[in-house]
Amino acid sequence: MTTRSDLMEIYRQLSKAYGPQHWWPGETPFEVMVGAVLTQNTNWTNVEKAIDNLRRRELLSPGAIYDLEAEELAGIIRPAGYFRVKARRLKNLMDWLFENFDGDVERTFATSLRELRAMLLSVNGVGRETADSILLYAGNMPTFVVDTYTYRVLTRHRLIDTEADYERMKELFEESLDEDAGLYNEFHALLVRVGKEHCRPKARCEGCPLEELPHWIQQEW
DNA sequence: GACCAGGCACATC
DNA sequence: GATGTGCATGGT
Repeated sequence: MTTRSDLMEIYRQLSKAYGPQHWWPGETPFEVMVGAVLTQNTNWTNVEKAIDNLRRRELLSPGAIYDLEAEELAGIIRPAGYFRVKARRLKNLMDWLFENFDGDVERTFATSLRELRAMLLSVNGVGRETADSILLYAGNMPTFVVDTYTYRVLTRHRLIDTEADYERMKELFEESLDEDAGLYNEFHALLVRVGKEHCRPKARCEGCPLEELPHWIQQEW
């Protein structure tokens, strides 16, 4: 059975090993929004190239992307991969932003967390992780972000069954931890960090900050 | 050259 | 409701 202390122990170990992650530092909420879409199933370094392309052209604003043709936008964000679908998704998000909030990102976060999450999920191209990333990292709203790394760490340490879906994993964190956006922010970033460096498919756990914690069956990888 | 990367929607059964 | 597939670049 998973308890608050299991998760807090993971947090302590990761925090001790890696320190503050400063996720999405110095970026505006709008940049976080764009990044959340561009990073879907994509390495962050590729996303940075795409965002730099937008910035250099002074197109990193809601109005600029709203006005761009999807085809032209696609060419600019090409390094992020899936550039045609992502161009469409960014355009959908801008349409939503202007229809509901007059293109003002800050105004969106005056809406309640539950309502805004539902609204974001109604945008074609915005799924649960993208919505939660925007809410947490752009809006500083207390919603836990789950991703493939979260799943790997949780299952590898037998903190959840392998059939668990997104909402179940999200619940686990939110039920166990204080409702604290700062904690959720740091915890998720740390899970990504350990996922990238250690908790990879087929990888062993030697040298992992969580090596001393109980594990799933090692020989499966 | 294979494999992976901070998903999501859609078709099909 | 579950399962399979397309989308695409760039680093290792």
